[in-house]
Order: sequence, then C-alpha cells, then structure tokens
Amino acid sequence: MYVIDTAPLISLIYIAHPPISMDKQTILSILIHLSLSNTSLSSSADIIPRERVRHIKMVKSEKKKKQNNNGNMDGLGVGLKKGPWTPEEDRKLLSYVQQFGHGSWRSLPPKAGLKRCGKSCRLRWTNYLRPDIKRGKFSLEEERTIIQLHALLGNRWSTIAAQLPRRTDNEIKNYWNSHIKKRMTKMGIDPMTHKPKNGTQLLSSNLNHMAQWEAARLEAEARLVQKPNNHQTQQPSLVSPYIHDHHKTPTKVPQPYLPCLDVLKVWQRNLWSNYSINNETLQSLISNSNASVATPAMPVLSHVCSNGSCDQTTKRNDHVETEMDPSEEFTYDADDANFLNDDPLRSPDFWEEFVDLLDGGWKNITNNFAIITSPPASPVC
DNA sequence: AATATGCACAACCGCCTTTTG
DNA sequence: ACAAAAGGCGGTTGTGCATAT
Repeated sequence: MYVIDTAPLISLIYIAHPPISMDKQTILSILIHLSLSNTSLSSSADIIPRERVRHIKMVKSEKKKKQNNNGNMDGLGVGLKKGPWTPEEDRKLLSYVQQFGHGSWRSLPPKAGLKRCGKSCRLRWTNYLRPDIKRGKFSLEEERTIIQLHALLGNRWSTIAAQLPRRTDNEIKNYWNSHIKKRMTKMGIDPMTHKPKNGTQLLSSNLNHMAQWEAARLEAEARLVQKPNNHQTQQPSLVSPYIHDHHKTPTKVPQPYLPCLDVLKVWQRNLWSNYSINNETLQSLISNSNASVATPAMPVLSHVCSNGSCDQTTKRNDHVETEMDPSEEFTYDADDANFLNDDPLRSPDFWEEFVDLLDGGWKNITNNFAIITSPPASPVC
C-alpha cells in the first residue's frame, strides 16, 4: 500500500462533489476505497454509493441484534452488579491488576472477587483507577489543544486524548460537553463546525476553504480506518501512556502510530505557527481566565511526530511541555458578564484573516502532505 | 427547611473494529 | 476464510452535590 498524493485526489473529489454539497460518507468511502485498493480514481464508478454503505451496515447490525437476542449480550450476565463502584471494589480491582495485570477482562472479575462484567472493570480501570491518570482542572494548554484538535478531528475523543498525556477520552469528552461546548455556543460559535453561526456572509464565500479542511480531515479518517497491520515498521507513537505503565499486561501491545498526525503536524507547522494574532483570539475562546496565564506560542503537537520521536522543527519558542503543576491551574467564570465583550471572534477582520491563513496553510499542506507521509519508494501504509 | 434546578462526571449501552481460534 | 470473542469508541444516562428559589 502506498500513500496517495492527496492534492490531485482532493481535486478529483471536488470535481465529483461540489464543496457545498459535499457528502462526508461518500468522500470517506472514496478515500477508503482508494487506500485499500491502491488505485487511482478513474471514474465516478469508483464511488461507493452511500445507500450501499448504509445497507451493508444495516444488514450487519440486524445480524448482530439477532445474535444478541440469543443471549450473547456483552457483559450482561445474571447477578452482575451495576452502578457506582464502591471503595472495596476499587481496592479489589486495583490490587488484582497491579499484581497480575488485567489479562482477559472478561475472565478478570471472578478472579478478582468482583461481581462485575469485564467491560465494567476495564472502564473503571482505564477511566479512574489507572495510576497515571491526571485529574483535576484542565490547564489552559490542554483546553486549547482540545479545541484545536476537535476542530480538525471532530468527536474523536480517543485520538484527542492520545495527545493529552494522562487524560482519558471520557474525561475530555465530558469536559467538552460540559464546558467548552457550552461556551462556544454562548459565543455564537457552532461547536461542531467551529464556525460562527451568524458569520454566513463571509463564510458563504469561503465554504470552499472549509470544505478543503474537511477533506483533509476525512483523509486523516481514512488513514485511521486502514491503519492496522502494515504499520509494524513504524515506531509506536504517543498513544495512551498507560501502555508504558509498569502495570501493563502481556496482552497490551504498542499501538501503531496514528497517521492523522501527519496532517496535524503539517497543519500545526503551516497554519497555527503563523497564528500569532489569532492565538489571542483562541485564548479568548478558551476562557476568560482571570488568572494571568502566560500564553506561549503554542506547539500543540510539538512533542508528536509520525514516527514517535520528537521533531524539533515543529516546535516554536523552544517551549517544552511539562507536567501540570497544581499551582498552574486557573479558574474562570464562564458566566461572567464581561465574558462576551470584545470578542475578536465576532470581528469580520478576524474571519478574513483566518481565511487568508487557511488559504496559505492549505497550499502548504497539499504541497507537503504527500512528502511527509510518503518517503520515496517506501511503502508506508 | 424543603424543593427545584443545574452541573460535573462516572458509568452504562450499543455499535464497530480487531483479535483469536 | 470465517465466526466468535474481546476490546475500543462515542453517545447518552444516572447519580450526587451545590446552588437557587
């Protein structure tokens, strides 16, 4: 499998699908199809009809339901406890995993003396008991990272979590839903598209740019979809840190690097590295912090490279990420009456500049993406 | 003081993907 | 190659606490 040069691919997609009516599922299907078959897009016949995809999914779903109705429901055994975990249960699970590793989660509960399903145990461990979890308020940097990654990846919480060391996807998801999403809505920004709800005038003329970004995102998704077996030559990347934990079990293996990071890296280098003015804007979005938090020009993914090493070229200002000190935590009052005052996001100038940056960033991405993801004569997928 | 409401977050559910036999 | 089991993910719900009425 070889990397596809994305620039012509995306051009082709644009021919087949005008940006405004671009259909995500269709584009994703195309990308997956192309990636899996290592072919180029030769005609519209290569496009997998959305209806067909839906039908296949529906058939599989119904088949699964039948299986489940035959008593194959995951983890819903008789007499198993549900609901909040007690300290005693936590102690048993923690003790067992630390001593023996989790092994097969399904077989763990009886061994550990727990009347829980394996799935419940796994979730309790990964979201709460794991010793390397960072709890407490999200730092400004973390919050900023979440917003940026969400803009690019959407609700891919696990992928986002992989870039926030010691944070769980569940925690990030909750934080998004209970904090950031509400704040964005309050500011008139659609949290799903990251676009101003009332900014139609400017945006309508620049939907093309947004669509291009969407295509880049879908490209990343497509790569995620087909990431698996053939990445063995790649070094493991920054995935959930618990795989490096000394409690890790024999069943846990290093995960392959996430190809989408290539996009992130280019995006980071070409767009956000130039984002000096809008960095402040973003800070405004992130919070109306009443603490004086220093705002370094921020290399969100400065510690991430596709090969798992640290790429100094992606850093700015030699900022070194460190673990959050509790004293660095900040507070803000989202209901502060002044919260929405002087909001740069509402300025037409901001959006014009933003679009210019997108334009420049996009050109660089289309130029560089294939280079970065595809070393000459090297099968990378 | 009692009740209602809002919030944060832990936990569950259903589906999908990956692994295993 | 296939089916079943296991693991993983994202959406949603439930629970407990704080605050408002």
